[in-house]
Amino acid sequence: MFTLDTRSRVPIYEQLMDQLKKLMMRDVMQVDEQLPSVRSLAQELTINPNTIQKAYRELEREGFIYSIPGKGSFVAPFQIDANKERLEMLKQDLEKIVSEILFLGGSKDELIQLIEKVKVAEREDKND
Amino acid sequence: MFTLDTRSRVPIYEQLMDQLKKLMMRDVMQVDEQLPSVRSLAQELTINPNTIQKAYRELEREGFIYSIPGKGSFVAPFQIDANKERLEMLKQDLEKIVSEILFLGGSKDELIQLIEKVKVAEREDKND
Amino acid sequence: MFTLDTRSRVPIYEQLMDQLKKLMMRDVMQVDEQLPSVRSLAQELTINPNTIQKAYRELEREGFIYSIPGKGSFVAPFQIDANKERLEMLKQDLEKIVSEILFLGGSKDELIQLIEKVKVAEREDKND
Amino acid sequence: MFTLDTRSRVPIYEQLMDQLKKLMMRDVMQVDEQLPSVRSLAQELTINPNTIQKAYRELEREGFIYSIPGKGSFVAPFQIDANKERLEMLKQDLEKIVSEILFLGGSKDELIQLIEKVKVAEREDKND
DNA sequence: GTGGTCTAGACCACC
DNA sequence: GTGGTCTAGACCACG
Repeated sequence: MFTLDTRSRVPIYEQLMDQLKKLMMRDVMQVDEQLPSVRSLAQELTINPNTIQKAYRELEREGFIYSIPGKGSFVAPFQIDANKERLEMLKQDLEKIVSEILFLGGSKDELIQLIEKVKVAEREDKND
Repeated sequence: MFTLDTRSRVPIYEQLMDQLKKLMMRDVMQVDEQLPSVRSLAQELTINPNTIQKAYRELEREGFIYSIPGKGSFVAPFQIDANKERLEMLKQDLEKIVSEILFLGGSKDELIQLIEKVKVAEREDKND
Repeated sequence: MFTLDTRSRVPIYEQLMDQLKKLMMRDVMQVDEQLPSVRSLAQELTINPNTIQKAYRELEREGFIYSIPGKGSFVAPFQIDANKERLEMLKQDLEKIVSEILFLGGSKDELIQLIEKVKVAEREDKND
Repeated sequence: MFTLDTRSRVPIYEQLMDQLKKLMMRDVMQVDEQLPSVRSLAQELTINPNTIQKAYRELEREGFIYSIPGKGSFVAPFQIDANKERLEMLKQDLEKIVSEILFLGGSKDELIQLIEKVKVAEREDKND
């Protein structure tokens, strides 16, 4: 279900975050759906529960999931307010990467096609 | 000449790399032009020479510069082969970021405009 | 009658305590009035009876209600002695929060207005 | 230097956060001053380095300090924007506590005096 | 020497 | 059963 490379310099918890984000972005996991428990996922992936917990904690900080002690972790509804700051950061990263791609021989058309191709789930805007 | 923020979480060697890349991408530094020596730059920026050396080493690994032992480091000519691998990596990063931006409420039009806006120096393929 | 958010990080028993306190503080529930039974409230709110019981137990410990085995739980009369300890604790919490608000840019006037605005039921000291 | 009660139900990392906040709020520790290193503080207090790290991580999340890998942790300059959300939360907490204090026999005058008494360091507003 | 990541365990509060 | 806290270690990247 998840592909982790323990030899990569990308921290395991980040790899896990990326893959969980993908599941949510592609609507494989939907709002309020429960994520695997910290312990069960740790056992399944044979990594330490603390590492899972770190991934979940960070996903919660970024507004992707919410955790309730004693109940579990769940996909969070869309909260546009919480995302503004992060959106700005991501756009800056994007610009840096685009610059480098163009410099290394990539074309703008190619990048625009890449963007058009991307599909993500659409979420209702719930502000509570 | 360079602006380094020692309070940033971004490693100093990475900040230096980014700024050197910018100079090359905007044609402020041109092919075969010599970069400042490790020692002089270290003194000017009052940072550890090892940090400069790490930045240069990484830039060389990414194909941006080449070093001649005993002579110095120089801006590398465009080498399409050396860039293929890195280009692929960058495109993957791009896709990840684009997905997240769209998921967090950004629009494709917005991103395409951002791409259109980016300007980089154009380089001939080994012909100058 | 009660609004419980099972998605909140605040434990359910604590949410229940807060709302019962409010009812007592606003005189909606008056001294010696009987609270709903553990079982009926659990059924009405579709939550675990143990959770209700924990809320009642804590309210009793804090001096807000008293329980008579076999008869039920009731709003406690004002007992200045039982409250001294808790009052001190609350004042300490208050000071901590006020300090942080001021440090983060809040003004004293703003806080004083907030205090003036608060309304609670007034209780005689054991005289009704 | 720090007083920790390992038997308290308040987590150690929170006790530590509170005391560090106090030092910063009373200007005992000033902007950009370095905090004790994770390891040294862990040794001094004979608690686990991870617990210190958790306290520092949370203080960073709340905007009180910033940490630079390889260099240390430092008192953060004032950033009014990052605090708005937290300020609202704190005011809600304040209102709840004030209500309870008044209900338990405290007077508004008493609380206003308590507020007037509080002293915190004033910080310049630096938005970068 | 610094903070950050990770493991292999333990105990607690909540439901 | 769940997530959260905490300990006692190890290893890595940075400067």
